[in-house]
Amino acid sequence: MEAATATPTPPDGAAAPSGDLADTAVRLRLSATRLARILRQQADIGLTPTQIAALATLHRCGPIPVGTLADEEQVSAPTATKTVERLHAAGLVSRVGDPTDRRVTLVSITAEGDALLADIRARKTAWLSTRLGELPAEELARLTDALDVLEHLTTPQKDPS
Amino acid sequence: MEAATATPTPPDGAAAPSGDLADTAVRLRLSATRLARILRQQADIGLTPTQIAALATLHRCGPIPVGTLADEEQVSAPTATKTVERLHAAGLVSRVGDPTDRRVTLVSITAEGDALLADIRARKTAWLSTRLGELPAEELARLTDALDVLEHLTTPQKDPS
DNA sequence: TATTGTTATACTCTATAACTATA
DNA sequence: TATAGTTATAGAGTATAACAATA
Repeated sequence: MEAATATPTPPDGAAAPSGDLADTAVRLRLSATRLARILRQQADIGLTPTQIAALATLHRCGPIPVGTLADEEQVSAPTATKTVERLHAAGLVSRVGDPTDRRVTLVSITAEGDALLADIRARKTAWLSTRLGELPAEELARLTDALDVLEHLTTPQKDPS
Repeated sequence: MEAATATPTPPDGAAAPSGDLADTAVRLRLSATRLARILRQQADIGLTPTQIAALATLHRCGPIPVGTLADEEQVSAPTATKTVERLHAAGLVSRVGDPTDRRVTLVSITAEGDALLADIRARKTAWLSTRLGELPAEELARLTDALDVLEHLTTPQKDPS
């Protein structure tokens, strides 16, 4: 049902009327920022956003060195060290030395960490699911249709490092 | 109910079961959080996100008491006081006593604050506009089609005040 | 007495610089 | 010498509790 009725902008050379793009950008920026803020407020379980994010990365990436965690989270090494300390004190992660390189400390999520993370995610998702369920079916369909674009937008196509 | 993950998504957009809702919620949550984080990193002008947010509220709401700013930003009164102090030290806001109630300090944005805020917004929008311009026209159209739904989602339908 | 704002105190988040241990 | 991680130091963000001034 979706149609390419909007401005047929060739992605290569021809410039689109930047007014449209800018307008879309403003609206999307506002919505995304607002939604993220609302979602953030939805998850007060005693963990800070920093700790939740680190936990999620450890869940996703398995046992990784502290430095890799820092890279993933885009924070400094000392910040990663401190975050790991706190998560460790809470029993949510464990730290094991790497046998092949004894400078490295491998960090991994514990069963407790996994459980807590699942709980946090469930709360956030539950709230959002409720909101989505309140939408008219037609609006929900349009939102679903655009999800892959949003994901495309937030996935690093090329990492300039 | 652990293993309800691999949901075969129905091809048409008709009457989605709640498993789909949860799936949509997860994807939307991730995208929104990521996009907000990227956008946040895009605006390093020496001001912190807290300060930018306060500045934006002062721009929007005009001269308001410190307590009102705290309410708007959903922070404590001492936090609002400190933020105003820093913005004031930077020349971005001004503080004037309310003649009708001398307990009240009215805070307002200065011309410098307005200019800086506009600059910050322009940068964020510019970055996102570029990204949007890189999208295939068809994807951009679908995203545009879903914008009003996103806005609908992040606008308080019923304000419990 | 109730309200507005500030100060006092304490903790987390964050970065840079300096240091230790290992490679 | 280079790298992984930690410790040292410093400043912002945050909250609760205690206080001052005003209503």
